[in-house]
Amino acid sequence: MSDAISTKGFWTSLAAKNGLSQDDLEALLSLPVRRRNLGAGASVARNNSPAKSCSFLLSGFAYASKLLRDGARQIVSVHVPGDFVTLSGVFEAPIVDEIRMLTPGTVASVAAGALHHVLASHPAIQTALWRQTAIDASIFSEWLAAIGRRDAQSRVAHLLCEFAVRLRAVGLTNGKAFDLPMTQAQLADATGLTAVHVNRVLNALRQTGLVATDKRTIAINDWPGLVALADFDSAYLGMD
Amino acid sequence: MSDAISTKGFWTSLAAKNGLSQDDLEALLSLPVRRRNLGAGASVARNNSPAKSCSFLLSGFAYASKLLRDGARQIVSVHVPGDFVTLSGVFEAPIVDEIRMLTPGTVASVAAGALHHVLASHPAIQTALWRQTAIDASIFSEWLAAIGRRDAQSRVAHLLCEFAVRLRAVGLTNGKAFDLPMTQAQLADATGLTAVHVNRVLNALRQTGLVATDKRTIAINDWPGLVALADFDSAYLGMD
DNA sequence: CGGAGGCTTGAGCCCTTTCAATGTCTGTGG
DNA sequence: CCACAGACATTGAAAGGGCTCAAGCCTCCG
Repeated sequence: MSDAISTKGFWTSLAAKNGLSQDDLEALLSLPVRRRNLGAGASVARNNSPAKSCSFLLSGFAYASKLLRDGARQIVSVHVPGDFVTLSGVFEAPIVDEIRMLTPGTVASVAAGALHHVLASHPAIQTALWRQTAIDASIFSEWLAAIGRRDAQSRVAHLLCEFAVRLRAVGLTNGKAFDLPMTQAQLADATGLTAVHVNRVLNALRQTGLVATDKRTIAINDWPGLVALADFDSAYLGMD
Repeated sequence: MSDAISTKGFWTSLAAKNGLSQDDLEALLSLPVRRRNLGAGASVARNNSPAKSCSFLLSGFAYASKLLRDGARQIVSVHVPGDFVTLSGVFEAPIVDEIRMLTPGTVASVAAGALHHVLASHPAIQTALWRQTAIDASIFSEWLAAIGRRDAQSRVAHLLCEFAVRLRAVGLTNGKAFDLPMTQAQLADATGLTAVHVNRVLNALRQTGLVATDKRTIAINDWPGLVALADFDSAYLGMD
């Protein structure tokens, strides 16, 4: 797990991104954290145990999805190392049906009780978490526009653009290529398409010279072209 | 505007729903609020003026939408009286392209600065707002599943179910029927369909005896049937 | 009374799905 | 070292749900 970060690194980064004080940071660092190493496909949230907590990814990728009565699945978010996974889990039962690891990885969790205790005396920390939830909502609404109003090529291209930016932000790209550990069926569940059609779309993107793929590694050969096709503007990711 | 609520009523309701203390409530009531009466179609957010604020609907309906390069529109949320409209507007520039009134109504806003001042000393208030943002995110993700994985009838039925529940919660329904002041074109923009197809879907819902419509008034004649068609479960709305 | 926005309906097309089969890769066990 | 299984990727053919285009109608309002 060469790309793993530490709990301390996670909190430090959060503090830096939100301009938290040294006192705030120390409060975060003092929180009791439980680490778990999970395998690919493992469930991150324990549905039956109603213990509320807030968890984040130290390494590995995860996704959250909703299941429909007819068995269809919609992946509503994908989480990369350094992301919160269940942030609003502090409040109530998870709004999604399942949260699973895409790859092996490490999840850290803080019990809601301990967190609330810290938040009560550190408003700036709560603002930081609130802001993160707002960014999550922003990403949801961007996906909504993508799935509701873009065609298949545009949707897939948009997803690739988003991950290119997010992975670059956490240093998980060596210049041109990055790892997107999702099967085509999972990409389909994230874009509201079928696996067969995702395959054809990726084929088209390859033949147009926009991207190249090798296993689960994506190389973007024509960034401006992909951005244009996706109508992509990274503002909704709430970075810098 | 017989169904208008007051700013005081709004804060009191927020306090009640989140178990805020009397002290918290008084802090909310002391916030300087600007009220604006807007006509149908009026823009709620002033895109050019970067003044950050938090606003909510005292009366009337509004929607937030994203615009795509090709002119397509995706409505990502619809707001009913008593709802926050720009809650995450406290943080940065709005993530949506436009927020407009569906009907004439009154919008109240609190400047971000004044709000932050109160939040710094009232953690429970901030928690309440954060929780509301989490609910907004929950609704986004439910819409994501609807648009990504449900067929047209199911999507429209889902939207109708959601509004039936939300409007009942704020007392904007006289038993069986409620007002949904959206044109079919707007319903289409909210469900990721075309206006023509929404028309046909509504026709089908009428002919199946699930709903009856009169102008913009919707009467649900077969609630269990509509819920079944929509695969609807109101848990994601974060009520009770 | 005229115009504009919204609703309705029909016909044909097309993007995406469905169904089905084949190919590829990887790990496993004989 | 090969046979085998399972998961994933790929491809073709055909069907279909929703879209596009287009016309007609209704209703409200100035």
